[in-house]
Amino acid sequence: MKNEKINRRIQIIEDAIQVIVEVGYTNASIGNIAKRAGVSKGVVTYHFSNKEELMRAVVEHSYAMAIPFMEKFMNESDSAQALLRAYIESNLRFIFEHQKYVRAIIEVVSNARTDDGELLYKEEDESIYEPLIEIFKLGQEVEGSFRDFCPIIMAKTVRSVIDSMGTKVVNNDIADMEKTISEIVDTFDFATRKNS
Amino acid sequence: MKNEKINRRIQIIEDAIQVIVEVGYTNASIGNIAKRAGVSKGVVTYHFSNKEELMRAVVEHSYAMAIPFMEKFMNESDSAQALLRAYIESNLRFIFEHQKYVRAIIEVVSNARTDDGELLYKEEDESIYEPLIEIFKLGQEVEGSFRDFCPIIMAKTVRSVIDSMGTKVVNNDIADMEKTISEIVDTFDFATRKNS
Amino acid sequence: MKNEKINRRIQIIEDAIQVIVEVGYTNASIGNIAKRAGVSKGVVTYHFSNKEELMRAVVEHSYAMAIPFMEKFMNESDSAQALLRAYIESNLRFIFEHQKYVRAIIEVVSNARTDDGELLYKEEDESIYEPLIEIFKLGQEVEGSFRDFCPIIMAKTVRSVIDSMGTKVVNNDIADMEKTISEIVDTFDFATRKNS
Amino acid sequence: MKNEKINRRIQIIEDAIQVIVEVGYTNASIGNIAKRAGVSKGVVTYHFSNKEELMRAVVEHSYAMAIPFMEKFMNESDSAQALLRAYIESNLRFIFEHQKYVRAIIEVVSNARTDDGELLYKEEDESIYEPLIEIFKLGQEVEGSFRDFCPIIMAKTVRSVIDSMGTKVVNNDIADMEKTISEIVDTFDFATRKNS
DNA sequence: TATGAATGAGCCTTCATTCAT
DNA sequence: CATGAATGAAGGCTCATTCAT
Repeated sequence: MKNEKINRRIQIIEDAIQVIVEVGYTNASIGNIAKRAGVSKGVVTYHFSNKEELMRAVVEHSYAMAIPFMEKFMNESDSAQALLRAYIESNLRFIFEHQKYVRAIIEVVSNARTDDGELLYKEEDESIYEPLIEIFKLGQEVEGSFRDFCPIIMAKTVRSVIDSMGTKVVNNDIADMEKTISEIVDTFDFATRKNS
Repeated sequence: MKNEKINRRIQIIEDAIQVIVEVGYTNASIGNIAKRAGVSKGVVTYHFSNKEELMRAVVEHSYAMAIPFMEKFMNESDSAQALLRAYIESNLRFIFEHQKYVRAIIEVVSNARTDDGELLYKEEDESIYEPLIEIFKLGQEVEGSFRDFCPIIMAKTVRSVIDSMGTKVVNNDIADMEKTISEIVDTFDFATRKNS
Repeated sequence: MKNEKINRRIQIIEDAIQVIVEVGYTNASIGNIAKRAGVSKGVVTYHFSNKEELMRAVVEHSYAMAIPFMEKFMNESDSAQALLRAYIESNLRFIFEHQKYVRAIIEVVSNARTDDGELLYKEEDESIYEPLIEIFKLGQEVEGSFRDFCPIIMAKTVRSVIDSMGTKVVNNDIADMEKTISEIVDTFDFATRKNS
Repeated sequence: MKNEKINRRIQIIEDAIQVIVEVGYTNASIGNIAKRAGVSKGVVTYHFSNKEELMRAVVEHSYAMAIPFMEKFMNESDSAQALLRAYIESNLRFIFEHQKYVRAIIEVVSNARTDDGELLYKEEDESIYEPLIEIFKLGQEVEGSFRDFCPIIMAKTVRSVIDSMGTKVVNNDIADMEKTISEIVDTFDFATRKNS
């Protein structure tokens, strides 16, 4: 019983994500989402008192899917260089394999606004840069294997590339994906390491 | 008379851009734009028979502002390395100083859709990668100063970083801007050049 | 058990009255009332099969509280003049001390409608004028202490003043209340008695 | 042209009043009002940006009709006693002959609320008591023809009776109306004058 | 007896578009 | 050229009611 309830919530969230990806945040009306879920409009507003609440749930749900995926790769590594390569690879891999969630997050975060027009997710969550910054400091200060660059700006640069891939790659050619991953990993390897 | 008409058109486009940036594409209704322009709603639909047409004009106008700005820097340079540095710097500088246009383009391109939900600007214009690709080929094939990487993927990587800066930087601290430009320029310098 | 059921009913009615007074009849939804009562919406519809039924219960409950209060004062008096003064005073005192119930009645009676828009309590209950009319007839026909006026119109006049006080007086200043009571009592004393 | 625009506004207001009187404030939806006016729903929201704005217009319009009517009677009189009689008679006559407007005002004023449940017209406009208070002071302090009573409370008492007549009298029997007017006028004549 | 789930209608509002002037 | 008027669709939301458990 309780299980069913939870599933219904999640079912709606998943349907919402699907609709958002297909027709965009703006056209992802509660009516459209309900139709996709095969339920009446009231069901959606019953489980989520607001459209805002539903969209927050969409973002949370999508984020929650990424975290374990990313950690898996990071625990197996050692050096700063290896950590950075693993971070980029695991993130890109997640994005390529879960484009749906990534796009949904982007759609919601960049479009959801309050009544007076302010972006709902205006304050960028700086904490997402923390893991990268730690890796950079490890390479610069502890190992001395990284050249001297600003960790914050480099973190933003890396994330820019990762995040943009969610919308850039459309064809799911597996070869393309592996090639792209290895190229980007190499790119930031060269970009960060200290030349002997 | 004709001059007035053109000015009126451009005025509306500029006001539209302002509104789009402030409240987002979705809330940038014709009514809002007309109010901002200080004219009646009819004037807008008179100059632009469609909302779609107005939005296309917004994108064209914004793009048109970028092109001369970019070329100015590129003509003064020589080597592939210098060209790349100039390309990145001029693009970033334009973006930082014309965030309004960049954001407007992003808003419109990523949100404008047809009635059945398809993105209006779905087909990514691959031609924007051409200048970068040419620079990369010059460095790899002619000069031999660049290492061996995929020019297309590298071009997408570079543009990802440039484009994302339009939304990432909020404070207009001039020092921050210069720092960011030099860091990113250096990053891709190291990322592309062949180590001796 | 039965006791509990009754208490639960009355608890809901009291909460409904509170909600009605605070946000008005229209906004006194079953959901709001249930929330105030700290129970699920289903409990309300379980005890009252209808919103209409609940509202009727509200009116009955509120009326029921007034009757004993009014009689207490009336039994101790004698002459028509004294009866009228006691009637007005006791009614005003009840209203001032139980504004909640009075306002709830007014809200429901003046707003509850059938599906086709007809007032539910359309037919004014003429019986509420009876006690006053009897007092007037006593003063006019038996005692000869009252001047010649239409008992029905005077009864409506008196009740108008009494009923309106439920919404007019907002500050609960005790001095104000006593002053108001004595002034109104005097007013109708002068208005009804035969001048020598 | 301008004339037509004004008429359309007033036409909607009048239709709104009619609908409010017939089905009550709550059921007087913009849709219902538009249907009654024989126009599309959008026309109403075009002329009145809000339901609140429309309702304010209803109240203003209704009030505006009362003022000239009341003044006509008051200018012809002299003594405090005559002024009071004229005030009550003219007000009652207006109410009986324009019940529609009076009821509309009552419906709106006692039901229109803000989003958080507060009455829109919460602050009672004390200025409506001013004319009566002036009459009373004239009779008490200047002429000495009125007995000693609280002018404010008496003013509220008189207005209670007048206002309540808007909802109390349903049959338009002309004889009833005249009888009621004369009885109420007499009542407050006796209630205020000083007995010799 | 009690509850959460679901429904469908209705409301206010926003909006792109059309049209007569 | 420009405008105000009007339309109709769609959106988010509230709500009384029904129903299975």
